[in-house]
Amino acid sequence: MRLSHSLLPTLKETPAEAQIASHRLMLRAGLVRQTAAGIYAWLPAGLRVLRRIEAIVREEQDAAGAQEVLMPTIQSADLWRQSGRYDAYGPEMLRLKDRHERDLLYGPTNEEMITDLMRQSVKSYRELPQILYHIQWKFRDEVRPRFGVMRGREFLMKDAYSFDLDRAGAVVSYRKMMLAYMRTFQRLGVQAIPMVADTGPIGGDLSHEFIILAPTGESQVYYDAAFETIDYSSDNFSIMSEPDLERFWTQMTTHYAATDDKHDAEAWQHVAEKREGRGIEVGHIFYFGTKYSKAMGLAVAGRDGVSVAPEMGSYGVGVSRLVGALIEAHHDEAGIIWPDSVAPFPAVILNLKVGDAACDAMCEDLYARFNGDALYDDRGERAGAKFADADLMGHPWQIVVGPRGAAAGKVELKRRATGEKVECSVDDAMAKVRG
RNA sequence: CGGGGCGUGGCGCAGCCUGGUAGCGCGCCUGUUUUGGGUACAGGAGGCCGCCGGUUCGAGUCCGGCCGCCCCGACCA
Repeated sequence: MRLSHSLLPTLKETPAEAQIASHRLMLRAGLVRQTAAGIYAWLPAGLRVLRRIEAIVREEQDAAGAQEVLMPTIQSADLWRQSGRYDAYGPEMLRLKDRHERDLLYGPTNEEMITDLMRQSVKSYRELPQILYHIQWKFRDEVRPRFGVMRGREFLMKDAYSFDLDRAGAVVSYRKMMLAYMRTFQRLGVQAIPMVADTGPIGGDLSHEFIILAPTGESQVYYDAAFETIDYSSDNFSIMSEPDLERFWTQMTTHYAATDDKHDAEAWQHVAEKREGRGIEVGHIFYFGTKYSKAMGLAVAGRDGVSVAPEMGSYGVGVSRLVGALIEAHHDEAGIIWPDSVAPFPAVILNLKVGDAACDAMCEDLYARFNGDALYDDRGERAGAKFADADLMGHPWQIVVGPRGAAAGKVELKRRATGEKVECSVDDAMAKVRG
């Protein structure tokens, strides 16, 4: 992407409404613009990050055996009347009417709809278990949206739903999803801790929320440092192996981890290496049994021919919230520091002297080698402005091309996270960035 | 939903108390200058002063209503 002709409006000053780091930086780095309270438009660079997070979430869901579907944002009120949640949900649900005065709603979640889809087609225990997910925009009419995309009214969520014949099967599904989540967060470059949670309006008796550590988090959390040393990759735990899932589950549940309201000072005493800090909730999973299957008449024939209501669970990840949360976890005074796995571009090419034949040629060569997958700062700005914007936007690598180096066939390669700079050839720079 | 605050060029703000032809910094455009961490100078473009109504010879400024947005608290992916 050539910066000179891109909608990537960086801001020198912070807009007055932005209070927390991620919100300020998302506006300043030109990732999003607000269009109404709690509703944001995603600009090119922001969308690239969102898509990359989505891709990792999707890969891990697929690896866990979940099937991707896409359900609509607008739902019929009738479905929600069947579960009893149309009246129970309250003003957070955005309700609308079509031209025929039919009651519709903009979905805040999809338990009803997925249950309806399953009951239409799944008739036998032989078809279970199944896990379905989609990545779709949700709307919850929050009383007080804030913190930019971290607490927006419209947000992108990955929500998955599991259907099992019995509780034992549901527990396996639950553990699979938990492992998929830990892998997802690990790949995203953040330390997430699963913590026992209240089940809330979704109901059920087993629930965990996934909290990542960031100084500006909303709640105080406590956990055992042992979590930090666990490698969740497939080499360590096969998601299809029940013994592995068991071993994984034991680790997740025996190490101490609790949010403020569930903190146990006595148990905390015995934790050898303590970690505490502020946390942001980026995911939440629930096992809620037959609550929806029974209410909505989802049943399959069991081995003995008697129909049984499947045991269900639901599993959410706040995809758009993660963009903000990742910035909260990875930034400094100068701007964002993207983890390699989600950066909008792996590198930004800084042409310090646009118009200088050697600089232009070297930059064009570099840009071509990236095949478009790099940001090329070809603006006629001064060097200082480009450095400042590059740090602000936070691409993992900065390839600096100036008249001095260009004449000698050298570029300067800077690693955003460490500030480390080396002078090297174009080939070496490419090799390092491609890592 | 309770409490507080703010709406003035793209961004950050002043002007309002005490009514009289809308201003500053940044950004943007043109030229000169500068050239490895937001250069300097000159010229220029850009504003329904959130909206509606009232008071007045005259309203950004005073009064009333409405709308939008932000912050603190209780609640949530």
